[in-house]
Amino acid sequence: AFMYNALIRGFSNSETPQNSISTFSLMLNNLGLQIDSFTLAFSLKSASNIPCFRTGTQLHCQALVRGLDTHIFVGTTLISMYAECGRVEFARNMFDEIPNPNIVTWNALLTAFFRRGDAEGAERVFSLMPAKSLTSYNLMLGGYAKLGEFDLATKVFDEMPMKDEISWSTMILGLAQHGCSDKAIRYFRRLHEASLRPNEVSLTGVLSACAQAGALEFAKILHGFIEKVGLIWNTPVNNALMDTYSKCGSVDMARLVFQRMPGKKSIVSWTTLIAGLAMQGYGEEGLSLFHEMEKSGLRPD
RNA sequence: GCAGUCACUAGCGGU
Repeated sequence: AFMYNALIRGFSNSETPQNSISTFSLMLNNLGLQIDSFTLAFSLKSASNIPCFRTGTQLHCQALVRGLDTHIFVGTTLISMYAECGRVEFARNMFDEIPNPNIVTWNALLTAFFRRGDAEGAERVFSLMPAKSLTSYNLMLGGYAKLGEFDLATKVFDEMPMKDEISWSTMILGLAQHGCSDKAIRYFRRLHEASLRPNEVSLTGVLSACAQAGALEFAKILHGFIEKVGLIWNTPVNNALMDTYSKCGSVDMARLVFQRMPGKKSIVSWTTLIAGLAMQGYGEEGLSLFHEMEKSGLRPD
């Protein structure tokens, strides 16, 4: 069972979480292996990642008959699963079933309220929490930022007892996604001045801000930084860099980044460059790149 | 008998 649990867990974070569910039913129906709390937690995570409410409910039943539904890990994953499947009421009822919720369980409930954009519900949960972790603050920050409530987000950011790289990248990304590119760049500078190392997510955020603002010079500085710290191996960062160069009108640099990408090119890498070429009037080159992509074995989405 | 799986938060492309 240990081995199968590892398999299910591996699939749950893959592109094809359905494989976890197949493995689960293989274990249960064909091999007659014992299902434990790990099996259920990992399988439920797959149900969230698909997401599939039906599968999630069936797994809930399997947990129920074994008395594992209120197991702290399984119960917490059930809350997340219902939230991901858009059933916040189910998530909430599940929370009430768990006898000794811990911080992670409370955080899962917070996430559930923000999933449907219910900031007031989340605030109630936050105020009821017997203890809060950094993740709890990051959740409030991210929830407000996603809703564009930057006064509230800034208040959380300024008042939280500590900050980690997630706090910073959440803020930068939230600002960038709401078109506040100047502020996003300002937070990125603050992060850098605080001698904290910007991570890959802050970089995609600030790059997207540069793309909006047409800040080509700053993008070049960021490019240098990315090479220096070795983030050139990170595909999403490279993709964001290409997109920024394209949108700033420097499709030559975008092409160069693409050609020199050391890491694996994803479907997004190709699409970003093709769109950039098309946008700048290099339609033919874009088309031939499209055919090259098909030859390389990737299928367009 | 013991140990081993560890649940909640942020990211890129017509979006």
